[in-house]
Amino acid sequence: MNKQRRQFLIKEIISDKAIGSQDELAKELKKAGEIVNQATLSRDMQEMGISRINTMHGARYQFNLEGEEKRIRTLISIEIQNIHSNETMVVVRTLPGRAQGVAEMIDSLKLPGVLATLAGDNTIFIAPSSVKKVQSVELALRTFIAKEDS
Amino acid sequence: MNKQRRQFLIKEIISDKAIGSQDELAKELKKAGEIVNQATLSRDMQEMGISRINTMHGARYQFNLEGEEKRIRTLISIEIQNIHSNETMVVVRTLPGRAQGVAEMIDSLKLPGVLATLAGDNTIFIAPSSVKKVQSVELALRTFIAKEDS
DNA sequence: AATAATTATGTAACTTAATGCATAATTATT
DNA sequence: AATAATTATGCATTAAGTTACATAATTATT
Repeated sequence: MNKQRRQFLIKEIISDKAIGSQDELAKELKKAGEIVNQATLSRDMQEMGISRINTMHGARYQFNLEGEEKRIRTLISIEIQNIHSNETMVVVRTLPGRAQGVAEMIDSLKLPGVLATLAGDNTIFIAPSSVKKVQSVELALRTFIAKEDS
Repeated sequence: MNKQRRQFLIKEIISDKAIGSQDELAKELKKAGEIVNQATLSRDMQEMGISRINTMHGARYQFNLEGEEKRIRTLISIEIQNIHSNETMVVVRTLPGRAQGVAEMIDSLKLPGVLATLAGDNTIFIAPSSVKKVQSVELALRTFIAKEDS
């Protein structure tokens, strides 16, 4: 059992080629040395937030909204170093070189009360829609980060 | 129990202020609403790769080498989309805007056979020290990513 | 609508994780 | 070296996670 590796391979495989079914995916995984049955893949898909969609060239898999959100949460919870605020804005510190990416993801979350973000190399300023909302913006961000993976 | 949140808070707290002991850390966590005892924190420190170091202003905690490696592994395994290679180099695809950061981390790993990396926005070229080493470089990277967290 | 293909899920067996408590072991201080 | 402070760990317990197998449910095809 190596779930980590298996799920990394799943992500890779579906991003590389159009896979039409979970059985087919199982075969691809087997090529890469991971033997697993279809039931497990069904659960992986669920857990990773991957959906089957129909294209004109047949079915394939891709991350759905829930999967994207989960990936964002996991990612920024590592990239974010700490969160502070003063009377007028929220300040987020990130790992070096990640502020830009994290800020974009925060934007994409459309958290209530967020007016805009501005990112340098490892620092993000979050301007609230009103200075009265500073606290609730910080809380919203923290809540998002700590949300249980469903 | 919310280990995710607790460990995020630990990271944040130790990056914010000098904490002198695990009991003190437990108190800080309590302020943030997480009640936990010292034994659990000892295990968290172990798991997160955090060490106590003595400075002239007293003891404090920081990530050690193992902790850094673990963070890097977790981070790039999310940021990396897929890995391929041809006869002459390894190509890594990342999430948008992460190639630069991932490439730097790959450099820092000093994997055997890696001559240099060059990153755009979501693509990294890894030049091997010899074209004969392309395969082993790809494998080394995959192995690092999939390594079990000890 | 029947059939085939695909996916989801209940069950069961088993493994691993999480964490408090008490206490041992280690490290720092006097 | 004694004492105090700090950290690590054995034990016990409870909760979650993992996955195969069989089969039900759903979705696509003819």
